[in-house]
Amino acid sequence: MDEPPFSETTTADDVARLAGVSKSAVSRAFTPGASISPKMRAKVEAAANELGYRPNPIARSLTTRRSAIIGVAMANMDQLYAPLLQRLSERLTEEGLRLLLFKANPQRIADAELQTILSYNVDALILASVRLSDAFAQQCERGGVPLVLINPVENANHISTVTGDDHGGARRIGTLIAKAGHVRPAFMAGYDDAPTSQLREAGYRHALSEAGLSCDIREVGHFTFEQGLEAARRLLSRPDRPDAIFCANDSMACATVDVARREFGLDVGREISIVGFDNETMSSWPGFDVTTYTLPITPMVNRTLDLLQQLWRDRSDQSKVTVPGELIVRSSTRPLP
Amino acid sequence: MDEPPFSETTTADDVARLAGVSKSAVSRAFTPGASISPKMRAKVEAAANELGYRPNPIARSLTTRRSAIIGVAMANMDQLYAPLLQRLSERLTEEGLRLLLFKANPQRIADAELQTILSYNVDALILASVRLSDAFAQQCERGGVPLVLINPVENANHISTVTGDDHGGARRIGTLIAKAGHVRPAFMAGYDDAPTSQLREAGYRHALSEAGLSCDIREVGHFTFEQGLEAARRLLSRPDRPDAIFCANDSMACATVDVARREFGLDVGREISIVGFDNETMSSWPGFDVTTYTLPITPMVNRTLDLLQQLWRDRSDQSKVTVPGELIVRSSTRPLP
DNA sequence: ATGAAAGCGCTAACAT
DNA sequence: ATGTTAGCGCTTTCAT
Repeated sequence: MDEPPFSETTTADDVARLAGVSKSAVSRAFTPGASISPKMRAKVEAAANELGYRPNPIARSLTTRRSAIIGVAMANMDQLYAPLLQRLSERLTEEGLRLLLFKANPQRIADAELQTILSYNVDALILASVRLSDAFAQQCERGGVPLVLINPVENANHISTVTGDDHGGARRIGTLIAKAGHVRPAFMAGYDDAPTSQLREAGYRHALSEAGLSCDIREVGHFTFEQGLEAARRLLSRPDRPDAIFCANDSMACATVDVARREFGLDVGREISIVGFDNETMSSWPGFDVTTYTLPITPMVNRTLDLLQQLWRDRSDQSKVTVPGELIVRSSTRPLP
Repeated sequence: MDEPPFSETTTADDVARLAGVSKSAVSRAFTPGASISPKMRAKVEAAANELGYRPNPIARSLTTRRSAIIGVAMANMDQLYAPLLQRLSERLTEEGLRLLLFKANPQRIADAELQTILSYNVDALILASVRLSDAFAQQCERGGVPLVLINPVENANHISTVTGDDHGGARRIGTLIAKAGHVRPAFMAGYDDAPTSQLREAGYRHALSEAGLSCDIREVGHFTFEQGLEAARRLLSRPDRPDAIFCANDSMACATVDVARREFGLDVGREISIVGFDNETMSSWPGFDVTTYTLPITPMVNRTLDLLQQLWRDRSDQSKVTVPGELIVRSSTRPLP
């Protein structure tokens, strides 16, 4: 009908007074599983509705030391991580949790800022490709704050992590390339020291060597389209031009398709095969249509929340989860014989 | 040396005891502009450092009713909004503010969730293309919570907004197309009811009619690459095929370039000009290289923070800010004679 | 300039 | 099952 009767702030005391009960009764009415009679609860709820009362989560968190807030830090919110953040945000909302976001510096250790986030009594910390110190991780554990890393950038012991299947996916890709009859496979790395890139390279080489092939041609493209263009030019202008290139992500693969087709006049998918990783948006666009292995965002987010629940039950119950993706074969790779 | 001596929680009382002063003194030492002697401040700081003390922002916000938290809601975190979110996050961090993120449903009015965010005593609310009710906006105003909309999806009276220069940018584009000598300009809309799309169409038509041209060909592409492909096909298979297409964003423009070149064998930038809007990442990729008008993310974010400061001073001091972008001419448009 | 005391809004023993 | 009493950690009058 008319506008809601929210006063500036209506407190549990107001509700208690109106309902003619104690403040604790009000508290219990809003605490799931508290011992309160249905009659009492109804009475309180009636009064609360009339006043538009909702418990103040800030005040609540001061006593419970839980806030329903999850701290999330990401080094990068572009491309790959935007959908992840979006999914994470949706899922957390579904669970009645809030998301306190922090943009970390990809290079630096983020301890100081994480410290600040911690002071908000967050119920957990989720970090996506963010650097942190061992000391900080220990502090979280001592403080009882569950910590989950998504796509960790360094090897993190004694911390729960969720990762895509870098090694497994790359093996599938290596096998595909071998089966397609290629003989001079190349690899385009992201960064040399990025575990993601390393694992993808290792899986690839593993599969190739199983097929009696070796990968002797290699460039670094820093995971970006622009640098991928450069790296592709270097690869394709070699005298021993590779006939297959596996790029550590889709941005670089799309760049490589572009260079191969437009600058070198190559028939991508016949003369040369080009493969990416992650199944980023543009990999499916007709101009690229690049074969890839999915980074399974939604399952990864779900598993992350599972890990949190698990850690809330038993904070020492850590585990490393690898989430399998899916090989998506498109026209950038030569059809199997 | 060895690990930091953080106890579970060290409180102002601990510091006061160690420094041999009162709890209030500790509070003042951490309150900018409080009346405290340099000597006292030094003493407190020494003790605080020793204990690794930092004021608990949750407790603080309970009394001050300010939290240093900014609520941010976005309907979409892809493409365009990922960089915006990233920039926003960086700037807020620089200002010592935290970002509480919420993913809104683009269709539904987000009042209920926004209500939840409000209960965290947020110091302001920033909404990017999110629907909200008038009642909620009024509630924010009464509650003294500044509200700023970025790219509002409906006409919002009495609310501060920050927008890119849709109309102005589109005029520049219309003028460019006219000057290039095109005679059958078309428009590809996003959604018919999106103000962004409407303004871009209006500015375009305005400039065309100034040049004695009219735009009689029009399709809708829903702002996406995929739907843009379809819309482009419809446009280009008409008997009166347009010789210039302005698409309401870059995703659709890239799709149109792709279709024109690959499916219709057109020489993009000679036979036909194609223009986008927003300067999304892929618009600069060599395969597209599409002329566009920037959505000036960084200035928009800066202006948003300015508006917040302004509203913190005087909550009734609302304003509508339009941030000009820049025309970026690339090879997808015919060179001027 | 400093300290003592009251209270922000809530939950958590402890009673009954 | 309900009410009473203490705090959670901090800021803020109000004294001095």
